[in-house]
Amino acid sequence: MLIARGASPMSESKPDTTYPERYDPATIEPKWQQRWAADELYRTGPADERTKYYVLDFYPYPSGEGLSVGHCRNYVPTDVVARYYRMRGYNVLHPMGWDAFGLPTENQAIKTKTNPAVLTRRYAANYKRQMNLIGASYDWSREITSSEPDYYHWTQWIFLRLYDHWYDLRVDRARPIAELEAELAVSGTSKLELPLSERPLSAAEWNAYTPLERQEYLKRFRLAYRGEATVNWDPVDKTVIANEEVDPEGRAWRSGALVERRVLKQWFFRITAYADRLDRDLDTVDWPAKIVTMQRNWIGRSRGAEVIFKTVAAQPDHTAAELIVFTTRPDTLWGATFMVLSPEHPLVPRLTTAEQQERVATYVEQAKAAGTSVAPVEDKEKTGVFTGSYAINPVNGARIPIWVADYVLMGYGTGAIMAVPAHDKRDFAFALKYGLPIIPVIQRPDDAARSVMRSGTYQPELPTALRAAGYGFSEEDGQLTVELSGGQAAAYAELVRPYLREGWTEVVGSGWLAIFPDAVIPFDSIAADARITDRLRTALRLDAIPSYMAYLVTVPAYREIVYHEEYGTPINSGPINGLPATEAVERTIAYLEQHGLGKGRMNYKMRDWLISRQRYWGTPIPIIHAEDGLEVMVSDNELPLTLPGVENYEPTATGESPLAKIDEWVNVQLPDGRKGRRETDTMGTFACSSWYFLRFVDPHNDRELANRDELAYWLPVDMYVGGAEHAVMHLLYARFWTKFLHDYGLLPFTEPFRSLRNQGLILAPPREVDGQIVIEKMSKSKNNVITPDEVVARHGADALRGYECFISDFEAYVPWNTDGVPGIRRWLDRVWRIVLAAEEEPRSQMAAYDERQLRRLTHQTIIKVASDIESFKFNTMVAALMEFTNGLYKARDAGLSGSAAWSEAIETLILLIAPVAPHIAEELWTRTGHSYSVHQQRWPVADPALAAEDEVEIVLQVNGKVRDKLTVPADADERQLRELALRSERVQGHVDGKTIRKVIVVPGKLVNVVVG
RNA sequence: GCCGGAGUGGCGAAAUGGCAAACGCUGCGGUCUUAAAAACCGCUGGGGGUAACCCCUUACGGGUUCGAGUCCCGUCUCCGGCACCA
Repeated sequence: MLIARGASPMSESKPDTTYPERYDPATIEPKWQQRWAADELYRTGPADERTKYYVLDFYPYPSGEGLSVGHCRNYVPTDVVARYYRMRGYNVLHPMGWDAFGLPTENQAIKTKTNPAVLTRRYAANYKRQMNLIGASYDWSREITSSEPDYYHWTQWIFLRLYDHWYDLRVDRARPIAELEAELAVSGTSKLELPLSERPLSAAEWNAYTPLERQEYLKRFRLAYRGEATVNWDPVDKTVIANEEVDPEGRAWRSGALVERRVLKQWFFRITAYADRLDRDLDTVDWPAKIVTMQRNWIGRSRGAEVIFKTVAAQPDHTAAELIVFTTRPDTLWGATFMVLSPEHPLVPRLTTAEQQERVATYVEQAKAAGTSVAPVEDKEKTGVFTGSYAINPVNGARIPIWVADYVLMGYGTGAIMAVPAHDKRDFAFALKYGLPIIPVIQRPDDAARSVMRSGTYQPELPTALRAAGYGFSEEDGQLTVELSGGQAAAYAELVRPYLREGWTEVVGSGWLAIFPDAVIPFDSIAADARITDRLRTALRLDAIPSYMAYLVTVPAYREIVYHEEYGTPINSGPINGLPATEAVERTIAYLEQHGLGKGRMNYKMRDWLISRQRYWGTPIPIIHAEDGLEVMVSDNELPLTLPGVENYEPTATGESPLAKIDEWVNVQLPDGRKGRRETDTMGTFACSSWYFLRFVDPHNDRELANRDELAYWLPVDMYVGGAEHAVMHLLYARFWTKFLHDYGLLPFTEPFRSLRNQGLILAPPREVDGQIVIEKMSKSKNNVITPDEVVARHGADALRGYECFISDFEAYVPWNTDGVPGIRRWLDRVWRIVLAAEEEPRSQMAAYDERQLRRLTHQTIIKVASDIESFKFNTMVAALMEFTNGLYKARDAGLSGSAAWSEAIETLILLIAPVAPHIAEELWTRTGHSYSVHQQRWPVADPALAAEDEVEIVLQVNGKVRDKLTVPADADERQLRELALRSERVQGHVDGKTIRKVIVVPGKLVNVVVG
């Protein structure tokens, strides 16, 4: 019986000083926390000769609600890691800061009429209190707050560097914009390798430009630029947001409002310039495969070609134009039977003929109107109108119509496509709807083909002839459906043609043929399509057959086989006919480049990063718009450009930030006398979080972003841990800025986060609703949030930490179990008693356990705990510590307490629990006569010889089933094991006179006797 | 639709191709106690057998292997992401 001093009525009635104090976390935890803080135990010094380890949590956005036990799933394991690496002798950086700008706080500020800075400090202080409560070992001397001027000074500084740079694809890095200006003055864009769709600029044109024209032109290159774009406007938060912040249903990520499309002038970062490196370098990081895939999907890199289509003059007074399309399937170019322009495409007016004028104008208007709401597109039926003009397919000279349709997006590729309806679902649907020709140009990879002989169209002898020739077919109501392969098409046509009485048949799928009694017409071109369709119209006495394919899709037997979009051998494609699928694309690109018809190109789905927010609570953008229209960078020595204090934070309804109304802040006079207005948009918070991990290495530097030597020493981050919800946005932006600052010369590395891990979500405890078990996310609105405060008050911080680790695999989503923490608490109680009161405990029985076994367990546990921490298996780390504790009880019962092995085991136990349970470890360390602090001790060194087993249990199997077990020396060899196994009575019983075919011996593991 | 990931006891879960269910929770039985709590001991996937023991079991169906939760093929379910991206 263990009784606390004066804590309960019991202890007063039965004081007993022979028993030690009970484990009381409420006393020891605050005591040690204060001591550690006073001693600055976790303060990290500057770079030194030790190996560094930088372990970082995603810095949180402090909200008024405080932390839940779910958030602690992030902070506890990283703290275990930090403490472990400190004990291993690494120089550990484990900092924390606040992602403090942003809308929720600003909205709260408006509601409560409180300065957002005041709210932010209050919320952050509460987070910090909770983090200290759970024993997190952050170096608080490095705390940063992104909304403080000493921080956003450098956010602005990076903005200006981006503004002042462009990306040179030739050398694959950013360069100063002045170098581009110099080049343009000498050689224009001739050496820049612009895509075909970018209009080239000559040096003469550039030199003739006015300053304003030059500014406009350079916007195409700057890594930070202000451009007009259709953007997502959030009507609730009254600001624009990035594409990444809009969910698939068109709702804003934060506010949940349906976003509207608006055309506004906005600031962007040209992240697309880095698309290729952002994709490529994913190969070099140790990240969850899922995150890597999500980033790759988001970047959406695809190899293809730009192809030039010449148009036929739409009107006698028009000149022919060139339409540039982007395609990932140049191998299907010969099958391009029409073209489609996005309604916003600049050439639409010019390519529209007089008679189509009105219909096109109406359609474009409609499309624009529909575009203001981001309605889910889903399987919306495709619509479009003919412009009246034609283009020439550059490879086969076919004259093909140009349409306008809203299924082509201006934002991807060039805003114009070549339509290959035979091998693209969207084009297929569109062609069928509008009666456009569909010509197959890729062989079906399965080579399948089908032919329907309609009832009454053939002579009765045909089935016999087919059978004789070996064709498989089915017959129903006089209709024969013949299955064949492409290679058989010609022979098949010759066979059946004489039997055709009237009408026709065809080979559909592979080997496409139209078979008439008097002719076999290969279905290989628009001209052939016209000929076949013409004959069908006559035969069917129908005028309404727009194309051969439009007829074929009405035949049920053909439905499956008329369309495919797989890569395959090109057919009907001139010079590339018959090429292997794998070569077709590259050979076509080579062909296009050779003949000046196009050019290979990489294309990306990713768009530039929209950074403008029309709100107050963000980093001011350090640009001044001079009265002559020119943009002027705020000079570095005027940074930080601080937010003005304002009375009213309300956003305006006009799409302008509240800053626009503060005349004394907005209006400035430039040194050269010009007047100007400050940019009033602020930066979204993803700007702040794109570089904060750099600031931690030197957080108080007011001369530069951070000292270069410190950056070179500490970075990249060795272990970065946070939620998977930032998979795309934050992690992509941070990688982009890192690469830019690398190009700029500040960072000697190109990836910021070497290893990344995502903790799984902790859900609310299951509850029963109408007999159904429901598991929900923790949320204030559902009133099911469990806070670390309440858990620590009941069971202590160490028990909370232990359960956070033990609850499940680190990455798994799992409901909180309120019975889990007491389980850990019981274990800590057992640790407490075995360390302090081994002798006083009642012995249940005499167990068989010797010193050798105890030492083995001790050293095995050292190895197991270390490797589990390093591989993020915190649950099995705790399990190993529990088993170690259980082993100690067994050793105690065997009378080992007091032995040398015992002392070693107890000391090791305290050291091994120090990362997960730092408070009890410190208390026990002190109480067992060691000197403060346990957290400055070296991690115990395991002796592999001591950890090795000298006896192992061998499993004896007969035909793979366990029949007996044997304990043998660990080094027993194959021959010995084989003999022992065959001598086993139980094995012999199961062999039972059958022939032994084989004996598999795995030393140290098993023997399997195969009989039969 | 496309791309990922995951399905193991009542629950959270373990398991380099080699004893499935370690560790813990819950539940049941017991010791101690006037009693309870705490602590300690035992049992706790399913079925059969008096018992020794036997059979079945890692979502489902196949396969590879002496041996599969683990590898391969197919199916189902759940979760996450993307989605008119040419």
